[in-house]
Amino acid sequence: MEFKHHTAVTLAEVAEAAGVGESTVSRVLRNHGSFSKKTRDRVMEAVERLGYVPNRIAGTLASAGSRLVAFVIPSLSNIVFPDVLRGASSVLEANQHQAVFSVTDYDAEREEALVAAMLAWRPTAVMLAGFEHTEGTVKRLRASGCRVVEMLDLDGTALDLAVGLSNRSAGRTSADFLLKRGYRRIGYVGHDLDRDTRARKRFGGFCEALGAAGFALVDREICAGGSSVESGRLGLERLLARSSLDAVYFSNDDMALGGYFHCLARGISIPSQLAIFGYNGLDIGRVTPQPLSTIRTPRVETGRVAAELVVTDAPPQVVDLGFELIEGATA
Amino acid sequence: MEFKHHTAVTLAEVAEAAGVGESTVSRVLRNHGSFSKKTRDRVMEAVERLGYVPNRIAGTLASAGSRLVAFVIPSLSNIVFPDVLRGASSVLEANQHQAVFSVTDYDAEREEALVAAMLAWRPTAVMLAGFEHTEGTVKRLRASGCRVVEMLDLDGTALDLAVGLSNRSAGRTSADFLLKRGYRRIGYVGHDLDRDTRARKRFGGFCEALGAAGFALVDREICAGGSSVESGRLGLERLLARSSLDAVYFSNDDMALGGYFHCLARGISIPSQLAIFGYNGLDIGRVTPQPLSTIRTPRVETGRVAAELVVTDAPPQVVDLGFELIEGATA
DNA sequence: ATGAAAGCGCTAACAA
DNA sequence: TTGTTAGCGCTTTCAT
Repeated sequence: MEFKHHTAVTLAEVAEAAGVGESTVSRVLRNHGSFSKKTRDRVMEAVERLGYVPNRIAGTLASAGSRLVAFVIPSLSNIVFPDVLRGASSVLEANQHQAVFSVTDYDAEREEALVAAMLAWRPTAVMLAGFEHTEGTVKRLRASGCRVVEMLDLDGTALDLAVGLSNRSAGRTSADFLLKRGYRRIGYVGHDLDRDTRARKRFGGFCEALGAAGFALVDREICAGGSSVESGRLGLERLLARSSLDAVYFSNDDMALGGYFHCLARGISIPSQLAIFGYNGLDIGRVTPQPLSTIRTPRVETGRVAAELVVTDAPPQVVDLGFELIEGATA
Repeated sequence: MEFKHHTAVTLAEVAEAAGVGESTVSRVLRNHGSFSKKTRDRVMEAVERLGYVPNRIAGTLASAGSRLVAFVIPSLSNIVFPDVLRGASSVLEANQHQAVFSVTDYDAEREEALVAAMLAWRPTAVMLAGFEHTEGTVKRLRASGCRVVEMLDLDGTALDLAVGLSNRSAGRTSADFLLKRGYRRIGYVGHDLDRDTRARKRFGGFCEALGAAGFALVDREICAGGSSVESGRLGLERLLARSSLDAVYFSNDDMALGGYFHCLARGISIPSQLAIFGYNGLDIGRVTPQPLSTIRTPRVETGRVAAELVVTDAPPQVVDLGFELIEGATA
């Protein structure tokens, strides 16, 4: 396949072809200002004939905002962030905005570098996960004057806009549920808490609620290598090898599913021998032989609301989307 | 939180502050052309002091490529496309490119509209799924002169670059495997084949291989509402209600997992009573009590290779990344 | 209703 | 090694 290296058609060429001025073409294309129907038709005909595609790079430079929204997210491996992007994407596309993204891999330094790179595109807004950023990130964001949305967390101070839920509260709710159900020897299986600050907050809330009720976590297993179904399965195996427990709280549904599979494979009956509790409320947890007990988080809606706030240029605010306890059958 | 509406610092201001010309600042910043160490230090000092962030909108307009790579993908619900984005994202970030994306929801008309919107940003490349596009999409892409990468399919004619695997061949391999294992009464549970052309090609290859061996598909169930674990579970239930089968081929692992859960819940023993076969080789299938029999696809690598071809401006070519049969224990 | 012209912030010759 | 200047393709006054 051969590509001719012809420079793209410009607005000036369209104007020439239509026999009108450049500004007239611009007005017609943006349907802004006044022009006669006849002029409109001639312009549109020329646009069609030449296959003109407006250059938004030039348009943005000449006028106001870029209508580019930058997502700087921790990961794409877990379905959580794709879900957020999905919610945002539909709103952005409907409002002629474009989503740009990059992945930090839960590294705050990397987040700073990526935010800096994003700001060079003069985005309308930068969407981040959570409240924990480096000083440099905050400084650059502030200086940029662009909107900032911190998503999926509410435990902290927002820079501008925040949309999500309280992870601490979700952790507490989880603990209260397990205690109410009568579980007492409770353990935890999670992934790297240093990097995933939201998982850390859930764990904090969970332990806090146990403590408030006069109990304490019996044991915990932190899996290296991030969150995954496999980590969850191996983590639970290691935990059970050394502690006798009647319930385990997992850092999320992926990990919990791994634990669930471990029990199925070993013939550990759920929940009578061991209860399992997750976080996120993934669809798959509704379809397992026993529905997973977990907390459903508003991931798609977080993306949607975040995007709406941005396209409507809403004033600074914090939107609590809450979460929902799913009793399920594993606890 | 209050944002001062100060216009961002420009290169001209930096030049002024550093007491040098604009082009000198430009050279220093891009480390291109020559300048003295002393000049460099003065410029960098001014950049730091003023908090200057280069404007890539202006830079792109003034010079060559945008270093923007546009992904127009069918979906974000299935982990397949996030995996591709993940593979691409690491390469792009390492090469100072940015990823822009939008979601077609498996709609070719929508793809055309989104491609058109993307082209307005004069991207370095447009990354698409598969070979089936509207005429308008092809025309616009050709006219744009930008690179095009069609991903995750090889059964068809590439516009420019193509990276992925043959779905038809994957379907054939799946059928051959089931036949070799001795299964004869084989059914299919899939999602909307009209929109997901790659799933359709797999199904085509599967039936073709059955036919070549003198057999035929006994029954099939097409689930409305797209691919999901739940669809797979319900689809298998409906299929088994009307046909006696010894093996079922699913359109992908999500669907197959649903089928697997159905069997677990109903006490249908796998694979003796019913064999299950999927597609994708998701990690979760390695951790279920019985590992899922499936085909592993190079999703992350597809993204990685696609991005590498683009950043190196490779000549038009087709890269077959192949696939791997995972025997598993469900067939 | 329409056109001319001045930028938007940068890069890339071209001079000096 | 450094500065000057002419665009890049568009939007936006401001005239007409």
